[in-house]
Amino acid sequence: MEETLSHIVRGCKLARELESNIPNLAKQPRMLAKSCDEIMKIFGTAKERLNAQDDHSAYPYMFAQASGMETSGEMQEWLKTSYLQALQAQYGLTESKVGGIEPVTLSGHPGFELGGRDREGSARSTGSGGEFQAMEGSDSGNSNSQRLRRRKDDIRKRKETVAAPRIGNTDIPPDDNFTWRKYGQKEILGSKYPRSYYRCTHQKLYNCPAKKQVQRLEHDPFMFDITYIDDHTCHKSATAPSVPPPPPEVTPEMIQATTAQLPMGRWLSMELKPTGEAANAFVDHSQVQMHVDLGLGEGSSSSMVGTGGSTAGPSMVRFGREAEYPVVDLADTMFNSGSSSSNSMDFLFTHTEEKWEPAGDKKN
DNA sequence: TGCATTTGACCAAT
DNA sequence: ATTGGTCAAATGCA
Repeated sequence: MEETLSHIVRGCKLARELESNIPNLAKQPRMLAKSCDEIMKIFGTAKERLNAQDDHSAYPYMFAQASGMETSGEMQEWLKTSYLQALQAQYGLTESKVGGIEPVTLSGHPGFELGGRDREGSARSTGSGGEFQAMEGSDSGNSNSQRLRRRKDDIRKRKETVAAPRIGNTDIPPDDNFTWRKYGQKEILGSKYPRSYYRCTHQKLYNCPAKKQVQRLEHDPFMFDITYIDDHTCHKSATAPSVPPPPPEVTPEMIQATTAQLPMGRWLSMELKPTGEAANAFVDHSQVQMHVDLGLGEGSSSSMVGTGGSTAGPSMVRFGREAEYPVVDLADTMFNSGSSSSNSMDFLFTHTEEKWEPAGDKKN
C-alpha cells in the first residue's frame, strides 16, 4: 500500500508541476501530451494496484473512488459534489447554485465548459493566472487617464447561497478563506438589504481579479447570496514574491499515517458546504489530532490564515469552499506545508473566524 | 436615463 | 505604517 500511495503522491506532484508550467508549455503540445501521459500512467498504475488490494479498511475514504469500491450513495454524492465545487471555484463556472451544482459539461480547456463566452479570445486562458495577469498588466500600463473597466459581459460569475455563521457575528457571511477588501455598499432597488462589494485584498499587488458581492436574502436574513466574480490568481501567480519551498522527502510512513487518519474528502479539497448533510456527517474531528501531529503545516500557510489572513501571501495554499485543484491540494498539503508549529494545520479545521467587521450603511 | 458597479480619497483601527 | 471601511463621484450597461 505504501508503494501505491507513493505513486499517487508522485502523480499529484507531477500534476502540480504541470499546472505551474502550463504558461510555458502552452505552445508545446507535445510536451503537454507527454506530461499528461506520464501522469496518467502513474495514476493508472496506482489504480491497478488499488484494484488488486483486498483490504481497504484502513483507507475507506481515500480509495473509495480510485478503486471503484462500493461506498454509500451519500458519500459518493458528496465526493462528486465537492469536486465539482472545486472545479467551479477554479474555472469560474457560471451561476451554480448551492444545494445543486448545475451540470458541468466536460469539454474544452482543462476539461470544462464555461458558463460564459470567452470574449477575450486567445489572449485569455481560462483559469490561467499567468496569462490573465499579463493582460491585466498591459491595461494598467496604459497611460491614458481614462478608466479602464472590463466590460460586464467579460466577467465570469458563479453564485452561492450560504448561511450566516451560527456563532459570532451573523451579519456577515461565513469566512471563505480568502481575504477580501470591501470597496462599496449600495442599497439595491427592491431589496431590503444593501449589497456589499468586495475585491481580493491582493488585487493591486498581484492583479488578482477576484471579486464578490454579498447580499442578504430578503426572505431569509440568515442566508446570503454571494456572487463570486472571476477567480483568484493571487495564490498561484508566477509573479508572486514568495514561492513555496521545495517539497521535502515524504516517507511512506508519513503518507500512511496521514491517509489513515484523514478523511479523503477533507483532504482532497476541503470543500464543505455549510448546509451539506453529507459533508457534515463526513467530518470526523476525532481524527484531526493525528493530522496535526504530522507537522504538515510547515511553512507559509498556517500562520497566515490562523491570524486572520490579512497577511496571506499569494503562494499559500488555501482550503475552503473555494479550494482549488482538489488533487493538487493533496500534494500541497503534504509538500508545501512548510514549517513549524504543532498546530500548524489548525487552519484546515477552523472556519469560524471572521475578519470582516459589520459594515455601516451607505447612501449612494 | 436610471441603476448597478467601481474608483479613489479619506479616515479609523491596529 | 499598514489595513480595511466609508462615501461621493465616475463609469458602464440596459
